[in-house]
Amino acid sequence: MPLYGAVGAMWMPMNTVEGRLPWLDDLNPEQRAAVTHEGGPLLVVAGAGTGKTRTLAYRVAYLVATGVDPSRILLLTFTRRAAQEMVARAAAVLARSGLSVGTVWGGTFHSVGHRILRIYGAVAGLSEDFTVLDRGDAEDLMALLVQELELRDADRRFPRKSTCLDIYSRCVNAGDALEDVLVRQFPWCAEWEGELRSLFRHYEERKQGRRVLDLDDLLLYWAELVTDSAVADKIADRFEHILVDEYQDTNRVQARILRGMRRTRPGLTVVGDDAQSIYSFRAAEVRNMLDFPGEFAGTTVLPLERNYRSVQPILATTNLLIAQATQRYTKDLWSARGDGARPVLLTCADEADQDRQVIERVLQHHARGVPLHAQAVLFRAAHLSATLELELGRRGIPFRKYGGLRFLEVAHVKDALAFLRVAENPMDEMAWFRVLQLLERVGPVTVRRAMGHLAEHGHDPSAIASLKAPGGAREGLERLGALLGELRAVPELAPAEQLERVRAFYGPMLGRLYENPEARGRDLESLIWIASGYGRRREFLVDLQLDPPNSTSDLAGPPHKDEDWLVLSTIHSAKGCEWDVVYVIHAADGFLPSDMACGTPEEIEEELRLTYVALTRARDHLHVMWPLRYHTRRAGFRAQHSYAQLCRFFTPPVLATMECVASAPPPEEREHLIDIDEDITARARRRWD
DNA sequence: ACAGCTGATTTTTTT
DNA sequence: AATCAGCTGT
Repeated sequence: MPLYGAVGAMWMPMNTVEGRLPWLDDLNPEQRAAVTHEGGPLLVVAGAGTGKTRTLAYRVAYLVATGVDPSRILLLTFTRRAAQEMVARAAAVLARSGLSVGTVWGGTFHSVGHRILRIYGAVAGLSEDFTVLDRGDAEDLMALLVQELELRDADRRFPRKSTCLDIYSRCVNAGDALEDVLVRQFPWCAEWEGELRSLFRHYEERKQGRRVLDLDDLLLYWAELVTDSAVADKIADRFEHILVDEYQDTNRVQARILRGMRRTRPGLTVVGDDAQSIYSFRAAEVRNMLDFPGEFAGTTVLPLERNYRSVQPILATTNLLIAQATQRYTKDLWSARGDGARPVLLTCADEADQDRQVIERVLQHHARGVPLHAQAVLFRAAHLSATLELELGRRGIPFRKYGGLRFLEVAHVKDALAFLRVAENPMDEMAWFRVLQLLERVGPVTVRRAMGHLAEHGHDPSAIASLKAPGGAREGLERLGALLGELRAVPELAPAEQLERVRAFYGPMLGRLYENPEARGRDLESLIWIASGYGRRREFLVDLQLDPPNSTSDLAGPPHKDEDWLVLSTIHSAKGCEWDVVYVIHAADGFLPSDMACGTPEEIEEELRLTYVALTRARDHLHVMWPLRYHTRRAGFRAQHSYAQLCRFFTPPVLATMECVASAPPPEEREHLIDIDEDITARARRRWD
């Protein structure tokens, strides 16, 4: 049993501790130096595939083994799953020393912020019973206010609600003034500056009035709480050691949180790779990484450059590719794995050909023993896999898609959850708006009256049944009142069971409300399946808001043992993952880099890093593909096609490291390429056809 | 006055 | 696929 038990390192000499932790031998010297680092803040600059996760996990294990109380360790990651995986690995390692990992605090900045605000928020004047607005709610609140404030104009089009929220979020996360954000990031909305300013002021007011926090607030309030409040020291002191993953993708607010959290103690480890910073649209600041040593006195910087993931030829290509970046921290990576296949650049005749080529190659690798889930198809934007998905479906090849519209953002799922949210918090205005407008003959005006009516009845949800409303709406309101009263009366009823009752009410309405009612009905089934993992309604709702499942198929039900599936993913969602075989599709200028992100040199450089992230996911085989021709169908005209150009980052030196092949004999028209090549922007916009 | 329908429009990426 | 503006029916 425990060799160390609760023993700490305080009285045990370092070398003895290390000597008794045989698992430290799993690490290379650089990783080991990072894992066993003692003293001040530590910045680990970890290139792609250099064992970043392993290093963090072992560091958690090391801290615990040397006496740090696990509940005083905070592990901040980009997704909840990343935190779970690291803690699990740490646990496995510690088990070898007869120790257990205990309860480490772990999760995303947002979920940890939420927990901290639940504990300390009241102390700092934050209402104890605040609820959280997820992205969809926040958007709906924006839309509501736009209407109330009558900000629209007859001739000009007002920015859509999601854009309003993007602008707002950018302002608060980057700490930039509205006018600067508009000019730099949203020039097409600049004419609405006055209206937006008013909108945001009211948005802020309304949130405070209703005691709700949006996702950004979870970070902002945490930052405030820990920089300037009576409990700042107390919160900071709670953690002896803080570890942060993917530091290159943190923003200024998150950096401020860390500074506050370390006001009383030095224990801090951050890991990141500036070459993989791909979230500047969310106000991530690569500067956070470059500035880290200046922000935290006594920082040690340790680089990890030995790559365990990819064969050398892949690294030869990716090293050259990223060498085009102008500002960089990291040096070239070298492979611990040795030689292998050169990356392939495959020019396809058109999109359909690209789909066929992907599938053909996937099946070839599969026949040679590479399971489908060890292969991934990556692309810049979620819609770029649409035709491939159809083709896979036709051929009966199972796949899972990551990124793009998330499960929770689909209208009918939001609807179903809104019922539970009203039951949970009858003052949740956004949820009421959603639920009530599902009823026949009920629109925005009736909803507004309903809100007043509810307030008069002490926000008792079943009081909705007595709202004076047009005849067509009567029955719906009564049945809704009954359902909500029921859900409210038995809050301890299992969330899955509550959702069953919601489905009985709401399911039959799908046909009237949406296309594809059957498919949507199946989604409700999935939702109920997720809910079955929860005992309490509130926990279920909060979890879903803060750590939403990122693949629709992730929750398709209990997985079968022998199931295998091909992975389709946006490049963003592929961050941190790796596969034996990777296919990067649509590597054509305008798609990768996206022509929506080619405004400034900084944006283009981020697209370069994005391309780098895509390529460095591959272990053994890398296929970069692009269709020479794109079909464009303009209404009223017969089908046309236009020519694409290879992604600009594949310069001649980069191409020299790859095996360049054309899948089909090049079309005769190719010579006219330069004449025909039309405005890429116009072409990309037509993708919605 | 209001809800609901139709047709045009839509900048990627997402914690 | 979802949003938005404008029109139409009640």
